[in-house]
Amino acid sequence: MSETTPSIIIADDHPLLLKGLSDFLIEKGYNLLGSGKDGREAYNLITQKKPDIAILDIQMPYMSGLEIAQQCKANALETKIVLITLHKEKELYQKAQELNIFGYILKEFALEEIETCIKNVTEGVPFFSEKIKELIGVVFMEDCNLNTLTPSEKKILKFIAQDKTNKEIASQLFISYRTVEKHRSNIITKLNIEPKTNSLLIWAKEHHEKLL
Amino acid sequence: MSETTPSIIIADDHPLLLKGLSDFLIEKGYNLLGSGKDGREAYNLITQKKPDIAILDIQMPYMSGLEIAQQCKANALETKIVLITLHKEKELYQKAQELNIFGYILKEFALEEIETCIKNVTEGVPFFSEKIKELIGVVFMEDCNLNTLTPSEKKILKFIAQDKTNKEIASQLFISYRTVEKHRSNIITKLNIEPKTNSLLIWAKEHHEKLL
DNA sequence: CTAAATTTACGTGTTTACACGTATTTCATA
DNA sequence: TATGAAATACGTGTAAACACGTAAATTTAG
Repeated sequence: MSETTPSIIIADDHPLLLKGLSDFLIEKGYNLLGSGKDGREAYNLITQKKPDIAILDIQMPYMSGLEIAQQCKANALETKIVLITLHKEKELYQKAQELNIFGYILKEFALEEIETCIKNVTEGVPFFSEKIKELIGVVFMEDCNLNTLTPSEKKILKFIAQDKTNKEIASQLFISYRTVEKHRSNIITKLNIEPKTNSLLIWAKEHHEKLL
Repeated sequence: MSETTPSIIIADDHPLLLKGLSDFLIEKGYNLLGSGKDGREAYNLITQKKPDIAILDIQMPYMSGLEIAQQCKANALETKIVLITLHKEKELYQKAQELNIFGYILKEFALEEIETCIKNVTEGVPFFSEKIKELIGVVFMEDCNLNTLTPSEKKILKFIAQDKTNKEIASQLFISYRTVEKHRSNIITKLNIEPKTNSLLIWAKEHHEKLL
């Protein structure tokens, strides 16, 4: 299959991590074409050097790893994207499918997993950290439900996550607080949230990243 | 002052970061005595090699950077502790004073800051990331209040942060739910939390790291 | 333009959170 | 042993969150 060493670019906004990854890849004899400290640099590197693989942090200034993946797909770039992150982002898995993302590595296990990942990806085989896969079961249900929410309901959810009371939300949206209550009730039903008094607030707090 | 290069040990549970830091220090010509991947290894390195400086991640398996600092102080070890972390932990600053911690670096700025930090610390001058200092104003008030809580109140707070209702907490602690309510009320008073219905839950959620 | 989905709104009732006061017991320690 | 802090518990009352049903206005899509 892969006779030649794959060309790689990397990007991470944490200088230490970038250095660690960079040194590691070089020591292992990979063909590292360059590295960037933010999303913009990463994207420029990809368009200019057209590497086989781009290993990107998810959270970076200017462009996230996800946005870069989107752009790459939109421009039909053949670079295979591997994301690397600290957090076990739950909703990422299905986005990965949509965006041609080939791999997902947790920083905690990076060293062990990175070589396997590069090997797989070079051969066109997607690679995902095991720890991620464990979460998928949970993921699917939650996010399918999230998509069933109407625009207004999502708007309400965002306010809830911002610690607003029904009345505050109502006055900010110029609607009756009863309406907000109804939305709230509907949201709870749609999301299958356990019937406890503050469960929606809790849910909103725990998933507020998804609402942005 | 410091004629010789200071001896250093480092520890971080993220292999990539450890490698990045390690390579960086070696390249810069520092006297790196060793590195560990968790708190236990770090502490052993400190007791055995007695380095001038120990650069430790805060969150590590077995022992946190903070716990190591505690042990060092208890055993009157002269190693100067520098903590390094991703998060802008708020309540850390005052603990740093108590535990003889000499430095605090954010990983985001590590490369730029690390040399300054080592230089300062070698000369006995504490070094803290500027970004941390910005937060101190907020910190003092919040954490002073946190320390005014009684053990029971802290216990209750932890339960609240775990999404428990008063009744659930009550039954788990074998006390009346009225007692829990009273504690709750007292906590709110002590912490100067704004008087809104779910403000305590919100507070607990936002500060749950501090409660562990 | 019509049908379906969404948004808006209210009524009624329950549960939980929280305020404020009071009072008893337990416990450490001066 | 005495004194005060902390933990325990209750009464009474208010406000907010949530359930469930109903229904009108509005928007969107076919």
